[in-house]
Amino acid sequence: MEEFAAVSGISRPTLSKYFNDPESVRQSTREKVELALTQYDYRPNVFAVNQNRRTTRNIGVVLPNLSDPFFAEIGRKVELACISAGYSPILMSSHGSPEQESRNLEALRSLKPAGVLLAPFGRVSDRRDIEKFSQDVPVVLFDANVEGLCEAFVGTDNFQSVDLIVEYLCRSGQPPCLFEMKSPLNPNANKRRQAYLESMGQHGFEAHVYQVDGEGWGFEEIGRSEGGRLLYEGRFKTDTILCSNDRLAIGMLSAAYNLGIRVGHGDGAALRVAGHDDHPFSRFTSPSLTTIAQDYAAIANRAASTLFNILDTGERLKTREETLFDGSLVMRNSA
Amino acid sequence: MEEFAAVSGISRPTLSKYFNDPESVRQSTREKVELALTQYDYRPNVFAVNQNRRTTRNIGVVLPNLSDPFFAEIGRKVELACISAGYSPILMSSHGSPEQESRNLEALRSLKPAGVLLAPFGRVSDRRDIEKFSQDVPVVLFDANVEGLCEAFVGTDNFQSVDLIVEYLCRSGQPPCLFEMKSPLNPNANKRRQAYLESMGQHGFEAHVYQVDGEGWGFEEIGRSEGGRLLYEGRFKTDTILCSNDRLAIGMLSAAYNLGIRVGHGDGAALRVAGHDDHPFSRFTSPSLTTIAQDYAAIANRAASTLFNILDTGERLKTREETLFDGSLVMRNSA
DNA sequence: ATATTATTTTAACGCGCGTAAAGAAAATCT
DNA sequence: AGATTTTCTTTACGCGCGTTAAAATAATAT
Repeated sequence: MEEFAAVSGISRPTLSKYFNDPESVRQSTREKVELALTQYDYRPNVFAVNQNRRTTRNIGVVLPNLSDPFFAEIGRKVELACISAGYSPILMSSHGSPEQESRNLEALRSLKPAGVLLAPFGRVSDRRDIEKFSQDVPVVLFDANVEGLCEAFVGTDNFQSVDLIVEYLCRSGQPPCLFEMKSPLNPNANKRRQAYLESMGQHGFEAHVYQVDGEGWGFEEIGRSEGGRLLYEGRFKTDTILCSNDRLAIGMLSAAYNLGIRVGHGDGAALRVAGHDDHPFSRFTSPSLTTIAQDYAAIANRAASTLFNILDTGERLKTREETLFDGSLVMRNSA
Repeated sequence: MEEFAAVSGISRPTLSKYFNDPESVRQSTREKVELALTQYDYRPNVFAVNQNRRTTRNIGVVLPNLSDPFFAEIGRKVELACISAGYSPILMSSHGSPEQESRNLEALRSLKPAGVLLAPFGRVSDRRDIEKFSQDVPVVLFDANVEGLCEAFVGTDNFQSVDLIVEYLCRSGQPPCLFEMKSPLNPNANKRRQAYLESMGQHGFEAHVYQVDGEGWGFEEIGRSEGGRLLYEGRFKTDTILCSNDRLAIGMLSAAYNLGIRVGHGDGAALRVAGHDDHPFSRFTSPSLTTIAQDYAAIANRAASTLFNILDTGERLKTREETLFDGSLVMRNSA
């Protein structure tokens, strides 16, 4: 930087100012710097810069599982939001393990991020680790909530979205059974069950919840094996199955196909299957999957802008914010 | 660190040595440090550490598109390999854009990575940017090759893998047509076409290549719309379609289902469809997809270990290495 | 116990930049 | 033109640690 100051004819402190914020120097000097920049190709050393700054422009983005296209997609939107706001996103996947989530936060700590956008595991997350971390760094949660922690939460209104699809299913055929995992990792699953029970009550139908065993993140496999078993044994009380999420539904469709059960809402169909999330693959299943689309873009943008506001004002939120977006019904061929 | 030196009774330079490599200090001192560490919870500042080191422990991992579960999966394996070797992986997705790929490399430059694992776009990548970057930082390519660039390439032997599935398809029914995109972004697609032509020749069958239009990364959509059109118009010369990759095949299956065409190898099936890559979802399609499994784990590990070797010895490879792993046939129900 | 070797301590410099203070220069105002 | 304000230059210190060289100490060998 000293050398660059010499050749550009600008003093080092002024250059320092320029690199912190080009707008903070007079236009004539700015132009001089930018001219020299094209000729000498100098760039500040990130590590030296961040060493003395109390706040970096790094934003940690922590997702539970990048192998899930849902998170890959929402992660991408969050990254783009960061970039366009002038921050540097650092993407981290917890690879399906809450321990890794805690480790990721620890690793982030040393990168001195200005803030963190976290899609936590939820109930399985280590509350204390998240709480401790969020005391030091502003954190905005999205997708899954951890009650009472961090600055804000942005997600989908499961009560609205589930009611929407339950209403549709009841109106267009037999009322739905709910198919889900026995001990869901995700708090949204619990919300959706409550919403299902509530909604069925409101429409005056009897609720039927089917909970199956299964560990880990192989939702499709669980949906296929356990859903297939229930189908084979004829256990579902109605011909309509609402799956707690699309990945289970994808497995269920696979099982139905293998059993020779025709799925759909047309003539000759023996089963209706619906999901939730509008998973990127749900439009390519056979038949294509009727589901609820979450507003990925809105969630990602709101989470990001909430964090940026906190960073800009430099002060934490007085009260924790919760923002829920509506889901929308995506009618396809499976129900 | 000064303070920690005071309370732990160890001099600062010795502590510095310890944090660089705990094995480099006498066992008795190591124990003293580790004892103090449990009590005072000190950790070196990453930025200050990396400022003076010419080489950090950062490994850049650049993938073309995280929304593709294939890359998400191989990226995960690469990350784990880095972590277990004591490096810090930094994952970056190019979001389907070669320009972003170049930007990612630029961004990485400032993080002074010890090395980079790059799954490039291939022909669409900016050769010069990659070449320039790889002069400064050791880069190992994987999945897609860029001829002659970087230290090494690790991927799948498309000639072996395609021959394997062509041979199987020819043996078990009508010889396959090839279904692919007209201007594939990926060099593997070109290799696969050559391999298909070669293999069909060897088995004494006439080759039929169907190339369709389509832009971007929506392979499933292209497979469905264009594949559906070809099916509807009855253009395929045989009843067996080998898709250039699983994502096209997933679209093709969706199209066949919508057209009421029964896919499979059993009685009553009118069409066989096969893919390539063993995409995470290919086992849940209807019917499940017969395909070629790439040895993700081997590719990821070899790419990583090749890079680590270069870093350990501190010298670039004399000759560029190319390692190709065999694919294996995964027989499911679609062909 | 003495000589030899392996480690650690002390002291000091440097990395590349942020930042603060004081004076100089340029731009703007009266 | 002189007074005032804005911006820049000069000077100097500090961030948290790597690294080196010489001196001191501890461990091992003779």
